[in-house]
Amino acid sequence: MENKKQVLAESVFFKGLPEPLLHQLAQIAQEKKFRRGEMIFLEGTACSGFYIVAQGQVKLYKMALDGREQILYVLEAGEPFGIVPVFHGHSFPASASSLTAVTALFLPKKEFIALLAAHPELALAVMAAMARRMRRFAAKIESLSLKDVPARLTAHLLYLARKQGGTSQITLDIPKKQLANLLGTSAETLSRIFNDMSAAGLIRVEGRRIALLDHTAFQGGTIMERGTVTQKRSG
Amino acid sequence: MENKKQVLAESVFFKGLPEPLLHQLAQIAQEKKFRRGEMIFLEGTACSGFYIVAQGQVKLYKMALDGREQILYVLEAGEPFGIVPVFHGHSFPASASSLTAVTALFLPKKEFIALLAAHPELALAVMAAMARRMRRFAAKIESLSLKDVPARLTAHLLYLARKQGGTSQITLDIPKKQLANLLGTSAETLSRIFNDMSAAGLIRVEGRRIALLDHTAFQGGTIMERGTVTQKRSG
DNA sequence: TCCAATTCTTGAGCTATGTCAAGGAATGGC
DNA sequence: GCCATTCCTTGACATAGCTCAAGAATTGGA
Repeated sequence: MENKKQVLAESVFFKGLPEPLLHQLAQIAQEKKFRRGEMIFLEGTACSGFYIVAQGQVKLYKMALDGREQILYVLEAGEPFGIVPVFHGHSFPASASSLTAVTALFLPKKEFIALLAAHPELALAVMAAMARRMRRFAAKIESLSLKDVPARLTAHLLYLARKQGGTSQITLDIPKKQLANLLGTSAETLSRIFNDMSAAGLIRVEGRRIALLDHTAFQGGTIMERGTVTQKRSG
Repeated sequence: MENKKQVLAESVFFKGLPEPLLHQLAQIAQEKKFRRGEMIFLEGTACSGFYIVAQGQVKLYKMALDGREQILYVLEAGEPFGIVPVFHGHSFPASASSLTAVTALFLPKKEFIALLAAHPELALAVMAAMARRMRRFAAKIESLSLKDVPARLTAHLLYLARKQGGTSQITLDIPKKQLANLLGTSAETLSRIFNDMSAAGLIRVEGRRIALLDHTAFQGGTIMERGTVTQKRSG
């Protein structure tokens, strides 16, 4: 109970809300556990509530009939998922599964909406979180349509660098195959582009550890647009 | 005034809200007019409120440095835009401009948030609209990443058919160049794919009027996945 | 410590789609 | 009804990135 409240208090959704409200939220929240690689929900399935990640990583993704997959978002502790059908429609717009062992809090739709209606500050927090998610989605659309793969990767590396405290020594937080699915490319192409960027002296890759070398090129955004890194294929 | 209220009453955001609330909303709404092709706001610009389309069409889009453009959404009468920065951050995540002459209502952020806090039903309506938008964005990401251009076009034609009352005689509501930008392709490629689909007996194209011929192929979703229509280029 | 499984890399070849360039059609304002 | 725009099409060509296939490297379990 206390530890549910703790999780809620630190989540993006509920950060900064008054203690009594957090208490009420903790009362309706149910803890759920998932093993690594487990399906949490499937696109198109009916929804009776949403989740907040307490521990571990969850991927939100769309899958094609032939098995290709596009990750929309990788969620970490404190982030909500499955909110769309709470407010519109009945089914999940995407699938979710765990990338690691996961603990999540489940908040049933009905009880949550009752709380929402009674607490405007809660509603505003939810809207802010949804707006943030929309920014991310808009950026992803832009990225898929207007940037080539090197530019998408560069943007992602910069994002990680910021998230990991502005260091130039970053660590990929997901396997490269998953990163490829997140960037909308294949593992093979991603691997080749790591090579190209290494050969160009921009980065050094050692497993999941990546050093950003040419700081000016990164900071200046030189590689942010199309075609800059591109050169003959490594080999 | 009355006519502002009318627009609000019929909008996606505010449909079904009680009369007195609509009246209050109409009081804070300011009418703005734009000529065809005018910029309404630019990505990255600070925002002091959001808009609702009263008449005409607005495109929400991202633009690359080299001028290529990806349309996120085409908005018509009743649809809100520019809401993201009302709830998160300060700047618009995308640009907006008019595809036709446009009349819009502008709702200042501060006054709107005051109303929101006082009216939970308004907040729920806003969240529903945002959730709907997120579904669309998720579908667009899926489409760009997992579908080829013929499949994207097919999905769009089906969407138009539904929107235009389930008929198989549909009319494109935007120029083909804009449609290309909406589907994440070039005008040239779009043109060629119209040819291929015509040659395959799936559609007949006459300017902006399109007849869906092979109903089973469309309904069954045969062309929804990759590669089905693809064949040698027309020529 | 070794095996099994997963994850990653590399090679080779193909194709969907982009770009450039130019001509033709349609549209709207006056 | 005509001109000026805008819009659309077609051809020729280039290429980014995908797929298939196989081998290498890493990881974790027992």
